[in-house]
Amino acid sequence: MKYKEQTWKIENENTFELNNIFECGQCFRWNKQIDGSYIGVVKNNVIKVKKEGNTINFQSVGEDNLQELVTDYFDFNTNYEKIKETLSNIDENMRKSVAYGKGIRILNQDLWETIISFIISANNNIPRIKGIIERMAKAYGKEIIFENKSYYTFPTPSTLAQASVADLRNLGLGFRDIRVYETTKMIKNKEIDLEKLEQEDNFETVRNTLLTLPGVGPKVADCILLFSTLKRWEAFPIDVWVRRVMNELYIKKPDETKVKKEEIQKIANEKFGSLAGIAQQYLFYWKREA
DNA sequence: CCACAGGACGGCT
DNA sequence: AGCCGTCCTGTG
Repeated sequence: MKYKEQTWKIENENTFELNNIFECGQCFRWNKQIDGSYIGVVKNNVIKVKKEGNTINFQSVGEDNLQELVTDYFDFNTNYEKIKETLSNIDENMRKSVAYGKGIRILNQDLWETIISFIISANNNIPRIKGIIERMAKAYGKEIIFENKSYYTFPTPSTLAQASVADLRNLGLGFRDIRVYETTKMIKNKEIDLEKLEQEDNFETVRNTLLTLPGVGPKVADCILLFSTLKRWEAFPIDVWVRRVMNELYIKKPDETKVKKEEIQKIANEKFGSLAGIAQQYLFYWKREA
């Protein structure tokens, strides 16, 4: 494990804001430090990110080439200025939400980790989700020392498969224990082959495959599609917040709980098209923070 | 004590 | 096919 450091210059500093990226609900393994930087675990690496103006400083300990790792993970090959312009031109709501969450980027997170993380997210809140994942990593991941502190990698399917349902329950997963247990087994046994899934082109095929995993319903499937290396920006996860904001802005029914998912999905497709998932992130972050 | 939190699932109509 | 109670745990 070697210490590495890398500095990155971005053309437009408005397309990279640490708070926006890490607090918009897409990831669970990053923690803010006193100096405003963030430390997180990505694959078998601990990374510290700090931003000053249009330069971003990365420090890491771990296996991977730092530059290649962050280029992929932080989606540096995508032009967010262009995406923001496209979305801003849709209507006034989008212009405001994009201005508010100007530094959001959609991370390319490990597929396996994203699947398990979002199964845990069901009917749950972020602090607790983060706690559960931390305890799982500590129990079944590998330790990495960074700045004299211990961090733990996300367990592999094989190592997590060593956990019994009772073990998972003891880590605080609650009723999600059996779901994580079964899904882990299916992925470890390659009943669902994640490498093949990454190669599949058809959106509905990938989505329907994810839906066969225990604990993966429509919302969790769409989060996995959007926030992992599957990188499907057309996926539009509908949770209570998105339902709320979509009703408030576009549907305007007196009782938002009466709005059907299909109706929300239809409007999202019509207005945002292939960028629906990214639009959802700006709207979600805007209404939830404000 | 109760309500609720980035849902999924199973049983019922 | 839709509706609805239930599922663990922490917080207010």
